[in-house]
Formats: sequence, C-alpha cells, structure tokens
Amino acid sequence: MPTARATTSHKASRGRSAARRGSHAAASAGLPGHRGAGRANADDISFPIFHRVRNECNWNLPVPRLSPRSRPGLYGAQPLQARAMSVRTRFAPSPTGFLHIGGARTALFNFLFARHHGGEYLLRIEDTDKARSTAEAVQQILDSLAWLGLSPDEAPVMQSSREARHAEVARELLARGAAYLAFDTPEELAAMRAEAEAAKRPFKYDGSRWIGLDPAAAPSVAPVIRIKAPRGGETVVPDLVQGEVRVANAELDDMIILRSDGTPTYLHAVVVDDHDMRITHVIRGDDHLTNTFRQCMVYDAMGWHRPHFAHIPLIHGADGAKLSKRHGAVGVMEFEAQGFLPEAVCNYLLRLGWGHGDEEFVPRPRAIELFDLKDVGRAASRMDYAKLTHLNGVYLRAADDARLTEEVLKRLTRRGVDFGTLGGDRVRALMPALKERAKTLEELTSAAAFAAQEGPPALDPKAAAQLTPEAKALLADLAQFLNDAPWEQTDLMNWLRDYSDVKGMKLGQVAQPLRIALSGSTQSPPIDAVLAALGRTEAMDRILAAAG
RNA sequence: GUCCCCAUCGUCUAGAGGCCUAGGACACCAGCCUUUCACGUUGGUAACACGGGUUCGAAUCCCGUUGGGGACGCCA
Repeated sequence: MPTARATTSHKASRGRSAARRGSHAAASAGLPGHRGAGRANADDISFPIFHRVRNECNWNLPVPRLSPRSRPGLYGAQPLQARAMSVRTRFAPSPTGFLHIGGARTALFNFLFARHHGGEYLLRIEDTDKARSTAEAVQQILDSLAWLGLSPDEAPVMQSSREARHAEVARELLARGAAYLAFDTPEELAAMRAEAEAAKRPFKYDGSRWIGLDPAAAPSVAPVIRIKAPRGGETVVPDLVQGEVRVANAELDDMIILRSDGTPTYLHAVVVDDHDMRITHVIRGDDHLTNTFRQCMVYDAMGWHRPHFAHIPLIHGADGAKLSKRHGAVGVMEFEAQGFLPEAVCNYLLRLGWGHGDEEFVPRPRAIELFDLKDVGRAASRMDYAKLTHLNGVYLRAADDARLTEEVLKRLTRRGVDFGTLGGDRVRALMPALKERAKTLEELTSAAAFAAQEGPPALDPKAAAQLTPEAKALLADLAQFLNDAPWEQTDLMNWLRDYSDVKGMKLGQVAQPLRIALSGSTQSPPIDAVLAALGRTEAMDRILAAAG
C-alpha cells in the first residue's frame, strides 16, 4: 500500500489529469439524480462502514484511457445528452455586506459554466448568521448581480427558510448513528483549545465520552449535534480546478452540524441545500477547499452523491494583500459609480484566472461558448485597475450612442449639473466623437458637460492661460468669418482650413483658441464636430463671449 | 503551530518534453499619425523563484527548499 506521500504526484500533472479523470468518470457514469438517490440505499449506510462508502464513491470508477491529444473537451465533446441530468450551479453569498469583486467573479464563473452546458444557475442567500445578515445586504447582492447581468434562473433560496430541513437531516444522522449529541459548553471548548495551544498541540476535538452516552447521565447542557468524522484512511476530492486534493482523515474532527439552539452550522446547511437543490457543480472560492473535506462527511454519512467541486483561486488587491473593504472599490456597485461598464467588468473578471490563448476581448456570448473549468488557473491573481480601465475603454467605444448618452445625462444629473433638452441633444450629437476619447463613463461625463450646459463654459486654468489678447482678437475676427458659414461639420472644417490658409496660420493655431472658447478646455473632440454639435447660435455665443 | 493549496515579464496570462532566442495584453519608454486629447500604429525595456533529479533534450515530469495564500469557530 503506497503512502499518501508517494501517491501524491506533482501538483500540476495530478491537477490537470485528475480534473479530467474525475469529470470524465462522472460524465460517463452519469450523474445520478439526487432525488432519493440516497434513500435507496440508506439502510446500508451505518456509521461503521460509511467511510468505506465514502472512499469508494463514484470518483473511483475505472476510466477509459484517453490520449491527451484525442481527449475531447472536458464537457464539450462529451455531449450533455449523455449525462443523466443537466448542470446546475449556484452562487451562495452570505448577506453580511456588499457583494465584492471576488464574489462577483465566483458568480460569473457559475453563470458561465451553467450557460455553457445549457444548465441552470441559481442563487442561495446564506443568511443563517442572523446577527450579521441584513436585508439591505440581500438587496445589495441582488442589485449587484442584476447590474452584472448575473441574475439567477430561479428565485433565490433563502437558507434561513430551510432550517427545519437542516435539523431534520441532522436528526437523521443522529438516528443512523453517524452523529451524536455533545454536551460541552462553549466555555469548555474554549478552555480545551487554549490548553492545546499552550501545550503547542494542534487542537482536535474528542467527543468520545458522549458517544453511546446514557441519556439519563447527560449533563443539563443544551447539546449540539456533532457528526462523527471517519477515523482512518483519507478523504480524496477530485477538484475540477485544483486537481486531486487529499487529506488524512486523522486531520478531521467531529464537527458540529446543529447548534445547541437548533440552528444548523454552515458546513451542514450548505451540503443539505446543495443536495436538495440538485446542484451538480459547486464552484466557489479557494478558501472553501479545506471545508470540502468536512462537507464530504455529511454527503457520505447520508449516502448522498457528492457534487463536482471546483475551487477557484482568490483575487487579491492591487498591492497583493487580501482583498478587503479597505482596498479601493471592491464593492461591485462602486464600479458602477466609478463609471465602469458591467460587460467590461465581467470581461476583466473572466480574464483574471481564466484564459483562452491570446483572447482578451471576450464578450458574454463568446465567454459562454469558450468557458471551461479546465482553463481556470490555480494561482491567486491581483486586481489591476489599469487593465480594467483599458478594457472599459474598448467596450465604451463599442457601446451604443443612445445608451451612453442616457448614462451621461444620468450622471450629469447626479452631479447636479443643469441642462435642458437642447443640452441633451448636443451631448447626443457629440457622442460618437466623445466616446472615442474616454475610458470610463465618469470621464465621458466630464468631457460631455460643456456640451450639455447652456451658455459660455467656465474656463479651466490651462485654457484661461491660453486665452491671450491675441487669441481673443483672433476669435473676434473668426466670429465675423464664421457668420456666413453653412453649419455642417464638413463645411465648417473647410471654412476653418480656408481661414487659416488665408491668415497664413496652421490649422491648430486657429482651432485651439476656438476649442477653448467652445469647450472651456484645451482638450475636446475635433473642433468641427464640436462646432456642429453645438449649433450656430450656441457656438457663436460662446465665441463672442470668449472674444470679450 | 498543524493541514491544504499555489509559484512564467511590474500586473493578467499563453505554454500538454523538442515548435521557446519563452508569445500576447495592460502599464511604462521612444517614434509615427494628428486641429487638442484620445484612438490607431511601429519599435523597446521586462519573466520561467531556487536547488537537485529523470531525459538525448525540461518553463513543461519527479523530489526538496524558499516564498505567498487559505483553513483550522455553537462565522459564512
């Protein structure tokens, strides 16, 4: 019998090959329906043998050998029809704060994976921690997902509404002898932990004195229900991203599944809900990887088939530190406020940890077409706002003018800028030129403000400095000249060129003062476009005003 | 501390033993384009963490070291 060490091959190879193997095994075996699958053989799952069942669950089925070259895609060439049930994924945030960018990516991957396989993508709100969950946070999460275009396919499941079911399963485990009542007080547990730490020994809970206890002899302490951890062997999880992950069962201890107040713990509730919701693929953050071993105890003790697991790496902040609320705009809606487009955020998030050759621009339909768990990397990545901003610019330039105009006007209003119908029309007219030179909606809004507002613009310092007496004289003269011009972009351009030719100046020498008069800034869209968008009356007003 | 996971330019990544003198993108630098600013375009700087193996050949497979992250709750 090889030792665990010896059979632990290199991460990379075992990762990829195990992922392939695992999923292929499941695919060829078909995913048994979860409904009642456990009940059929519930009787032969008694505690003494359940870890044997665990170790021989469907992951270990023999797998036909495939040469790497001819290997079909993880699922692509393994037609879905061959599977007994369609893919169902879920995103399961806890409503203790805003949805941050890491959660958004988890949701995105769940969504993409489900869509790619024509399956369903669900949402479950893990609100069993009543002290920290809030209705506002739930709403925030829903809003954020909606903004990202990641709303679930079915009504969200509130985990708190399922507590009776969680307790029922815990009791069933108790009845099967796979779990037991433990009468330790929180204080006693804390003491045990402190003691272990003082002795520099890893703390491992020992509940042997409670097992088989005569109820009459029980202390008058409200008990918790603890599940019996397997006592020998190891637990192996074929992770679709991380590869085959294993731990010696000696590392596991008897975890609490039902608190003394009768509410379930997370590790228990997740399993029951994922099973009942018939989730086939659990795609979540890396931080849950070691939890998976514990969750397997519940699956196995109930005789339920485990779902496929895929643990995606975490996102770190730009400085490499763990992503937190203290590091920039991590709340999803903060990105909206900063003027990022949801499709750009999704594209950026997708590329963080997932790649398909050199493709950088991956809009939603293409993402659905290409997305595969086997292409998800295993190392944590960092937020790079510069790249997100660049990508946002790409999407912005490709975006529909009407939509952008609406966004800009909304943001102008948000800023308290006054503008009328004419102003809105001017922004609309200038949008094709405006969007070429902005990377975010906020930049776009700032750049569009001069067009929306009525009357001569305020001059920014740089512009004011360039508005010399000579420039003013030029503007006065130019105003005369432009008076008879046909007010159409191409004609205006020709007139300006003629003017500068006649005056023996370069076009730039004429355009720049004009730009300042019209926009109040040294930077603007092409001057002919600005002139045309503003219209004769408004443009002449501004030129004359600047000419003094 | 124990267990688990990870490691290619500054950042995101491509890479399935020979196509690698390591490719792309962002950022940065220089040039071109140009009525400003952008866009675009041309070129440049820049990486296989380290040490051992295996092999004719290693970024790629194996072992170890170092570094980083995560989990160890009647939180999720």
